[in-house]
Amino acid sequence: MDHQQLISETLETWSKERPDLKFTAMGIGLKFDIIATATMTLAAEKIADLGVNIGEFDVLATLRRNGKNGVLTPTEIASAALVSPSGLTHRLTQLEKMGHIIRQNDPNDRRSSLVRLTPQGSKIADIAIERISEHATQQVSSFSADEVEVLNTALDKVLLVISQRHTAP
Amino acid sequence: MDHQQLISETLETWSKERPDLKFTAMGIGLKFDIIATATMTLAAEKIADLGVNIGEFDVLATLRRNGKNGVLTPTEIASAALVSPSGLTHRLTQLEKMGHIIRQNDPNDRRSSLVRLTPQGSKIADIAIERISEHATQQVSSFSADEVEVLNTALDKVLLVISQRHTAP
DNA sequence: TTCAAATTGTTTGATGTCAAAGTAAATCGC
DNA sequence: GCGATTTACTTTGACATCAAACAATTTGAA
Repeated sequence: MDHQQLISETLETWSKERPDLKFTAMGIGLKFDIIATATMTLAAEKIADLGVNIGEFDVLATLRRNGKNGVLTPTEIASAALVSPSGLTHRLTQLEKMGHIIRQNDPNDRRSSLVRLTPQGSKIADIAIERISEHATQQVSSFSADEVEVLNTALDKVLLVISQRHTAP
Repeated sequence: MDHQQLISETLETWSKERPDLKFTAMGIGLKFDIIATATMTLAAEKIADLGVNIGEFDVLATLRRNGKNGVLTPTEIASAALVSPSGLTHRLTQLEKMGHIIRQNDPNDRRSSLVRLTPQGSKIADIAIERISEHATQQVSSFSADEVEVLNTALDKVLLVISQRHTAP
């Protein structure tokens, strides 16, 4: 069954069973979830042959674009990549094994370390970002420039609500 | 740092490092991901005290609304809940332990089984759907009816693209 | 009829993630 | 200065998920 059909059927049956509730907004949430999952899955497929998953790409990408020479501390990477400290440790371990990054001692703070992108890792990041940005562009190629802007504005508005809820629960 | 700021900074730094690429569409994908993650996390929090996670709720909800008396086969549930067979087995095992569902033999097909919602499970499903639908409605309460429709239309258009890609890779 | 193919659900093994505890080092307050 | 607190990263344990292998059963074609 089609995703769109699955969602509309879900909303219809719920409305029949619970006519006292409103499901329009929940449908929007479902759509967000399905779109996000599909987008990430497709992006992962685009770079699977490079040997890195989306999370690992995110780390490489963060280093590639933020670096003063592709060097950041794990804490800086974690906050930019929205991953937990333990999750980041695992990603860095994998990337180091592959030779895409190296971990060096931070001369100024011995608790910390410096994560440095290797030339190989930088190359992987560049290839991956080309494919992912292009794929994303294709995905909205049926949208006019105006429609893209309308969508972007709506998404920003939702993001704003989420940020507010997050700071003021 | 704010999510919105994180995204805009990501896009800006990428544009500076790779001016040959277009990042607007990728930004939309990032927003989808962050919104979907936050939405599901918040929904999970709303029902955490019921002792079920979002995946388990999804199974209960599927039974609650689709049932001829809240009875479906695992295959039917899996396709409605977008979960793998092995993932569903685990969810059913958990729900059975909690007493929210029971598994019975299918008299017509001995390979299969019938998953039946217990009165307790039905009650949990009803409480959960009330909270989740209400929370979703609150999340877009700053939107006018027109804006909701515009957003819904845009999401449907993206879903359509995804479905096409899925069937014709 | 009979046996190969397809279907159904479970088991197994692996992965990626997080929360919480742990270790080490820097900083703050008195 | 010196102990308590905070910060930075890693380790450990748990969890949800998936893909692939598996066992049981049904279906279908010769």
